[in-house]
Amino acid sequence: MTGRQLTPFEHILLGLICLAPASGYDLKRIFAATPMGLYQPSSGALYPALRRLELRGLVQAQAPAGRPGQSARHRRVYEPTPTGQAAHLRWLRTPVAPATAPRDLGLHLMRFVMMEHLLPPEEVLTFLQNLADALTALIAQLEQYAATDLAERHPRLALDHGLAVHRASLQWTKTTMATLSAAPRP
Amino acid sequence: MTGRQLTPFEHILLGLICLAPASGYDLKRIFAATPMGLYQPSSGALYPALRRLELRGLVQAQAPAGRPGQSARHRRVYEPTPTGQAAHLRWLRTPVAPATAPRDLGLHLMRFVMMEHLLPPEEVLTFLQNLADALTALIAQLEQYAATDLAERHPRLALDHGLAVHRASLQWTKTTMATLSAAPRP
DNA sequence: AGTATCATGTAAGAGGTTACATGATTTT
DNA sequence: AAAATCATGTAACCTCTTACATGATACT
Repeated sequence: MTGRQLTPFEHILLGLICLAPASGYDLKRIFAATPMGLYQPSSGALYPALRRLELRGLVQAQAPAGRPGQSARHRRVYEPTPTGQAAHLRWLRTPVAPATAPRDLGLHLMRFVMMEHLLPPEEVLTFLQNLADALTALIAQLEQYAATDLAERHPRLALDHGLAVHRASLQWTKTTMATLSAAPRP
Repeated sequence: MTGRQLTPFEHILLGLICLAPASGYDLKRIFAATPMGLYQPSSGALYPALRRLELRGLVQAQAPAGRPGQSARHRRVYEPTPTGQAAHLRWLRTPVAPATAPRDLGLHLMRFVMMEHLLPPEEVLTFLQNLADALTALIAQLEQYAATDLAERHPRLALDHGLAVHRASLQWTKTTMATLSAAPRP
């Protein structure tokens, strides 16, 4: 009844707004400044996406503080609604789909970052374990593929690249689980 | 005069057709069967893309072999035109853009695979060296970022993931350069 | 006063996904 | 004869990119 589900981009915007109220321009600067800024959303993607979130009642523009009519200076600062916060939490808790884990790895990392103050440590560890399982399955599948087809040289080498990268990811999940288990919360 | 440049998807289709003539359905099976099949193009993306390549004169449908009117069985098998082969070679030779290298890593790997029988070994090595340089620069940039911002825990851990993965990629380029240098061509 | 930055938005055009349509060929 | 697979395509819908438009505010 709330329409189709949100796009990854919309989920990320919602998540950033849940982290701290922000205007479109603020969000632009965030994308530009952080290392996730490999993707630089255009105005034509950003502002309509924010309006869609607003239409769904997930975020709302803050009422201008101070005396009304003062000077909102054309800024629309969005904050999450209760519905929006609930939707964000649901997104954070979405299980890792093993089939699409490699494609969505970047997205899962974003979720991991946003979990920090919203999910209890044990849920974060479960998430990491699910991610590790998905990566393990993927690696096994690639190893199996490597055993069969081997006609040409470059495909084999490219496959080695995939294996190396996913093993590094898997190693990271293990190290991170250990780190978080060792020192739960300051 | 030939219009806007091809999309990555179009480049890959053209490359696969240069590897061996294929129909749309063949290409679908290729995507489904190989580990690059994380992306499964839909009919609505595939067939129009092939028509665009045909309109540009980069590929053409093979004339039905055997006696005409026999039974082409509704299959359109595409083969590259000379123009198409030239365009494919130009794509393979496109330099690695350091700024977008991480985002385009998968694409560069596809290019690497397709270079095998079309570019001389020294050009392949140059390509790998450029890729290594881009990754080195990216890693340095991430390390620098890691040195400054460190307020929260999860962002730092996510940054570690990026570093680990890109270091694995870099390591692969080096190993691969060594492998290809050691045994140039059977 | 003039320039740079802040800040939001729209219009045109392209491409992708989902879902459906259609028919030929092969298998059961 | 029916069902599965081969094989290509179209229509509706959505989102993105590029490029442009517009104005307010801050700096020099």
